Amino acid sequence: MPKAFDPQAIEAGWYARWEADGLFIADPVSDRPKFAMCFPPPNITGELHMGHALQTAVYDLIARYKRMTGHEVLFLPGYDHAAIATQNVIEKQLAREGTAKEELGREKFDERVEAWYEQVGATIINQLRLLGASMDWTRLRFTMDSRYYRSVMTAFVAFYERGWIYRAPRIVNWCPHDRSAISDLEIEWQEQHDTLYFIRYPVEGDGDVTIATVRPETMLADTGVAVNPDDPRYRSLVGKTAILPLVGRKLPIVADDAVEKDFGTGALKVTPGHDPMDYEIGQRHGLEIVNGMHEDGSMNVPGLPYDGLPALEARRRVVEDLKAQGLLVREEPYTHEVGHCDRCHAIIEPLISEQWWLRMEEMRDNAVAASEAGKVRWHPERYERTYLDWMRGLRDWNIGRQLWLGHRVPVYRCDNGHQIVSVERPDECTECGSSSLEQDADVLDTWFSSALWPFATLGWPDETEDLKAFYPTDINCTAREIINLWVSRMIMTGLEFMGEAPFSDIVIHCVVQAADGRRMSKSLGTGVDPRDLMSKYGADALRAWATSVAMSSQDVRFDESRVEGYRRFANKLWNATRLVLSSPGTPTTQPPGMLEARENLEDRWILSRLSAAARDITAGIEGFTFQDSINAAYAFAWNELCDWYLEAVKERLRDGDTVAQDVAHFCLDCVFRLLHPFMPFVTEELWSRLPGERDYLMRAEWPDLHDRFVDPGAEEEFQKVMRIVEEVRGHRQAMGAPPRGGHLHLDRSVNDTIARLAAGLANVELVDVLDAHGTPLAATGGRVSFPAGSGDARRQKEIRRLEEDLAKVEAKLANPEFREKAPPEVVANLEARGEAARVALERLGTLR
RNA sequence: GGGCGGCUAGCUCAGUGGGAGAGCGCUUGCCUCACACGCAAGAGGUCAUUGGUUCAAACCCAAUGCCGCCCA
Repeated sequence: MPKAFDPQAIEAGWYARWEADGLFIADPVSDRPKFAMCFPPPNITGELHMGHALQTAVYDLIARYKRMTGHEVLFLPGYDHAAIATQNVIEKQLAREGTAKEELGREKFDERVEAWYEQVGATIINQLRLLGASMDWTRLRFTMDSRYYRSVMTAFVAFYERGWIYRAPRIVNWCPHDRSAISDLEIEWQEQHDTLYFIRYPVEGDGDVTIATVRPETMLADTGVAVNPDDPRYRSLVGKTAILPLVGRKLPIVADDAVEKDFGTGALKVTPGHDPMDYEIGQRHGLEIVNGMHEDGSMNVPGLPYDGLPALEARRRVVEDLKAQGLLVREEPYTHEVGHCDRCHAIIEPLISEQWWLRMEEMRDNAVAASEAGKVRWHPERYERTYLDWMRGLRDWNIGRQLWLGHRVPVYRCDNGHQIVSVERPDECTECGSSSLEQDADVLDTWFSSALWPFATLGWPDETEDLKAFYPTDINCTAREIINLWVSRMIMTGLEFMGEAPFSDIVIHCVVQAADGRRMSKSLGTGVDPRDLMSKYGADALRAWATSVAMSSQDVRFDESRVEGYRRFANKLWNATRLVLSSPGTPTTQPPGMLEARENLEDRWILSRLSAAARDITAGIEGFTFQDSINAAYAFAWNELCDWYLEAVKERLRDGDTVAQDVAHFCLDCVFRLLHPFMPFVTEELWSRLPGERDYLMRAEWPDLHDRFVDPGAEEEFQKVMRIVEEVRGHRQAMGAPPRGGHLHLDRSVNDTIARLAAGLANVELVDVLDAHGTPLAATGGRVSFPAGSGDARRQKEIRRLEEDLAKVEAKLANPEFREKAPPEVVANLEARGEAARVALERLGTLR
């Protein structure tokens, strides 16, 4: 066995073997309890990032744990076409090549898209394999493959037939670059320094009214002026008509509660075609809607000199002209939040557009009720509120996008104007028989298709074996920003089409930030490639790190040294195994030999600690606090098994003591099982090296020790050993004595077993005779002396510590209220602590 | 504007009412026949601030400050 663990040497091999032997494949007719997870499909936009790696680690640890606890596990992989994002990526490529999708045409563009899917799909799959994800590749799904396409169309038609899908003009968030509507959730708000312009609008009859705006160019589409009904300044103006400068349009002056008295002048220019709030005011007062902008963001004001200008240019010209006419009252610097497209970063323009809408009311109410009734549980719980708050304010969903990439809306129109909605493309019009049919140009919002993921991947609308066996799935794990975009919508469609929520538990993992506490960003170069980390430290180390942080807080700054720490841990496991395997003789079969093992204190102690570790690791997984699991495993394996137990039994192992071998093998065997979900590669490798006939660790049983080895007596005694050893070592170091040698005398309160173990671990010789010049020990009666060592720095420090502690304890005990009101066990505990300190001080020769 | 989270050792983070912890870094001593990716011993903290509740507060409550996120 090589001296150091090399992850690269074993990872690919084990993955290939697991896969070749079908260990990832789920059997829908198995009689084991079913457990299913549909992995959130990564966007097919490029490479996986740290967030994906973390998410994959969490999913995979659950999948592996569930297999080991006897479940038939389906862990279904896939990826998402991410319409707007992918289109943007490809458009950027085209731009670099000096062309554009309009030049290529739709057909050639589609070919580019197909080639991209192939290339990036392979990259994503490869990355997931490197991470060790135990996904069922025979069930790989892509939101654009033909079966999935059919599911999406079926859902659309079903909604349509229910009367929930309709087409209507409304104000939407328009991205002038993508020339598509986008959702509220796809907008990034950025603070921007702008100017607030105060503009005077003349009022018919006499006088004028001054309004304030940051977007003077939109005034060209104004159709009214609004004031707050409670604003005495403007009461007399309500009902009159203002004249729109530069245009001459007559603007009714209306009173509306939505107007903020304190903003600007308290008078609002109303542009129903370009502002959501203005739109509502316009609806309430019957104001005209003027569409003042083209799809590309340029001005649409025929007959005016600004027609066709980009918005910012139009703004400059409008302000100039107002100034010339003396209508610009003043300008103020103004800072506000401006919405940008989160894919292409263009400024979002609210504008009126004819769109496909999906009615939310019924689905929303059902989805809210399901969560309130506990049909879906949130981890951590607080995220339920995020979900409910958003759901309760949910309005109809704009499911249409004006993109080239995505699922085309299955609506067809014939040349006689009939409309047909159909899953399959019809050959002729069902009403007039016309064969001249044109499909609607819109595609569906990507989240419309993702919303169907947990059942569309299982074959819906067909009643497949998979769907019967694995729906509803069990767990969905994602980042909190996805709750509204995706989780909520899966719950709605799952309840609607399947009658059951798509999963019972929602696990929200943390977001990985760069070292500076901000989001990792490719453009800033603060992103970290999981593959680089895996090649430096191994997939196991990356996974262990990920599971140690995933649920510990809501954000985590990436810290490479912690990944490195887990690589060292893997190496430690490797070397502990080397030690045990290199000892002579062969162990008996285990665990029957266990009973005998109970004779030795150190054996009883480590088995008791193993039980505790197994309990904590299991509880951490079951309770979605994975950091507790990995911490317990780490602490047990390194600080207890390696640092104390293996050190204590080294000699026994060398002598071929089969009991020590049995215990050591048993501990390693259990540690590998318990760590397998977190660090699958190194544990599989080391487990395979243990003696005996072995299948795959991946399908071994999860250790259930049933508190069989719990032994409080052994724990207490071994604690004593550790205290003595630590004290002796401390004195040795403080005195500058050599690492070995010296005499230890212990009093009769310490039994032979403890004395022998302590002396061995502390590298001192146990003697019967008390050396009067030796240093007294606080842990027990007795003294230790070293060759060529002197001084009592450590003793003085110990005395100081004990005295401080005793003073604190006595102060508390002196308080009568404490004795009266504190629980008796707390008082007793404190009294015992004080007594222990007093005894220790006495042993150290300090009488108070 | 509404909401959520964070502020604990130099760094990254655990710790939900009764003795301040880990990893990394740092100091010191060790190539001890598993491991220098190691062993051992140490140094290092008014637990953001201010008030409150309590016999007792890093932990509960309130306010403040700073950082981050979600939503409008």
